[in-house]
Amino acid sequence: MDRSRVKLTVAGEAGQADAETRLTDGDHQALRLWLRMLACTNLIEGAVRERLKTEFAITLPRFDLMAQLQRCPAGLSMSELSQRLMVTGGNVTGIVAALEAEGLIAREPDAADRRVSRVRLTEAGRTSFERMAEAHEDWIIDLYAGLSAEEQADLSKLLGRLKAHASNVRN
Amino acid sequence: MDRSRVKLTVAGEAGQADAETRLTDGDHQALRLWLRMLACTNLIEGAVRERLKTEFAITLPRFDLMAQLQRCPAGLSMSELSQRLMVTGGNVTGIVAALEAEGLIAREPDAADRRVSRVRLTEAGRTSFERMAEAHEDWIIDLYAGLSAEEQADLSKLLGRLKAHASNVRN
DNA sequence: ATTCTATATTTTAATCTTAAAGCAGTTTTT
DNA sequence: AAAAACTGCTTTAAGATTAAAATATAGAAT
Repeated sequence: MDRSRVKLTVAGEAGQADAETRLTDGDHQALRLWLRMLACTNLIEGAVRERLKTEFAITLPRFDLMAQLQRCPAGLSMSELSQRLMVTGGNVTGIVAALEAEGLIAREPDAADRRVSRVRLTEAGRTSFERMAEAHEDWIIDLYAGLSAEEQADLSKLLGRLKAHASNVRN
Repeated sequence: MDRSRVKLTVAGEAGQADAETRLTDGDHQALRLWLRMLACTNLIEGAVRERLKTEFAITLPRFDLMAQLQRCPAGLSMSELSQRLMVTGGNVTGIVAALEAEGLIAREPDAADRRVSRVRLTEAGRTSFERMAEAHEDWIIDLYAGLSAEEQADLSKLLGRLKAHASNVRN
């Protein structure tokens, strides 16, 4: 039993366990696929988190929030950030507070609606983000360089179909 | 600018934003692919978390830990759990404490090495896990049902290649 | 035997995350 | 206008997660 795990562990030079470790021979194809997909995503996301931390001393959630702001020089409200980042409002409150304390973003009250905070990158934030974004894109390109452009297109198409279907199942 | 986001938002009936929302027309293929992959994974993982919570009142980390124990009736040490789940030891300490408090797992001191705790499923834990695992596998099968068996095999192959490459880049 | 080194586990501080409750301000109903 | 309903945001409690420090035990070297 559990031969798959042993085989995988021995196969890779690194011998690093991952989500696929959970597999058993009797498991369904879709379950195996899901665990492999999860392992891939965690691998890449972990690499990105680690490099953001060591090279730029920033976390992924803060980077993601800055990425949204960069696209909207006019600024975004807390609600808009919450929607775009797919996280709850309370979460945005915390991350915005941290980035504000670091001087990377600034908030100002909205003129029309006193409930609303308008958030935008500071000059320091914009400069900082541009450097990080460039490095970030390079990391992703390198991480995906094991697949040809055509394979990447195939993968994208399959994931697009998967996403379309899974979105409907959810409801 | 940011046409991709608008197009996607309008296209889906749900109009739900996701990681792909971050895209800009100028972004590299690999970056687009990465964000799509992240969106897919988050979609499926979110669905699983939600159903585990509503139908079984359990969290995904606890479910994952129980899954490891089910494969090893003899039990696992904290370190072994830490390696197999790919998380730090401190994390395992917390999850094990919670599951033990719920009576789903039990710990006993190792006879040979007094530093080691041996963790295993209780009878209640095993019964409970078996029900959950069956439902879990069905959810995954449904979520991936948008892809044919052949497409699933293609996707698995591409992800395998991606994983093999990305594992090496990491170092 | 004693000292040094390594391993197993827990604790602590920090960050992220959510759901739910609460507050403040806006809009709609009556 | 007053009441009701809604919206934007923050706070709180709970959980997950990591890295680093602290403990306890085991094994190795002298």
